[in-house]
Amino acid sequence: MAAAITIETPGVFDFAQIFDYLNRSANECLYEADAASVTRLMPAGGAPVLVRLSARADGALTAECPALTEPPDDETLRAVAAYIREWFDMDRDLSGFLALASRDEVLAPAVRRFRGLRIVGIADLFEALCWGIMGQQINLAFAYTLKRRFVERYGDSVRWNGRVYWTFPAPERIAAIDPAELRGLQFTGRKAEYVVGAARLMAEGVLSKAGLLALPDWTAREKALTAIRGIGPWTAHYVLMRCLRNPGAFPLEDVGLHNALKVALGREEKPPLAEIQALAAPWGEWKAYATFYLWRLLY
DNA sequence: GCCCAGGATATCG
DNA sequence: CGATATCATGGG
Repeated sequence: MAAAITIETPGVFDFAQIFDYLNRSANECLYEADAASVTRLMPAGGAPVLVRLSARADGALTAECPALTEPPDDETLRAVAAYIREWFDMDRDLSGFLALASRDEVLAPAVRRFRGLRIVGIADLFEALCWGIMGQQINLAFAYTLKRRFVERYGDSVRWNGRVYWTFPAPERIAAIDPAELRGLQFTGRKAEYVVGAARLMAEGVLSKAGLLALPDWTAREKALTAIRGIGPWTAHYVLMRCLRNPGAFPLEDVGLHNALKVALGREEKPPLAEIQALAAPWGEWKAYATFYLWRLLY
């Protein structure tokens, strides 16, 4: 059954902070988390594998595959380990961010409080695009509801130990539907078009994570994303931050960021965009990390 | 009932 | 180019 694998953690890494983030919504449908473990389906070459991840006393992580009747082969284990390292951005050296943030007036309290947090990623480009689109101009609670309806309607699932675990729908599946179908899930007409449009681009092979990563720089990737209907600057930077892993991505228009800055600055009103740009200028190529830490002041 | 929400696009002046 | 209208629905 469960040959556990151990995943060594990097220097500045606190799994408790990651768990806090993973537990921020009780309506999350793509994994099941509690204060000390998280369980989800992970891609591993062939069929997705159910993995349960928990922290060990020495700080390392343990991953096991509880649903398998035979021990997973080496290839599967390697895929699982790679997925986890990518999910939690474990191969990034955060010393630059810590040095910068600890002497920044706005960021210092947040990095003291959430030290060891890393940007929790969305490895699947289609999922990242859809989650961004779904989250446009609505409150986060409703965005989670939309995602759940979408996943439970079009995704694949595995039942284990009395629970159902879901994978995010493949673009090929969504490319084939009539956008009007999503109206029934309470998508707006536009969001339905955006999601199906992105699915079709990916199904046609015009858009892919590898293709975006092959572009020469972050500016080129941002341009390629904002050229897609429904992907504006906010969604593009959100995807750059959580999927393509640009630590300098910065969703300037993000309402959550605005409210977090209001808290961090002790203001009555959200700071104007020009002030936010000035505050963020010293954050340089760590703006995504600064944003992710600031978000934790709210959720 | 009201205001806000992890925005984007189309249209105007 | 910058400002404005429109979308469209739930959560608090």
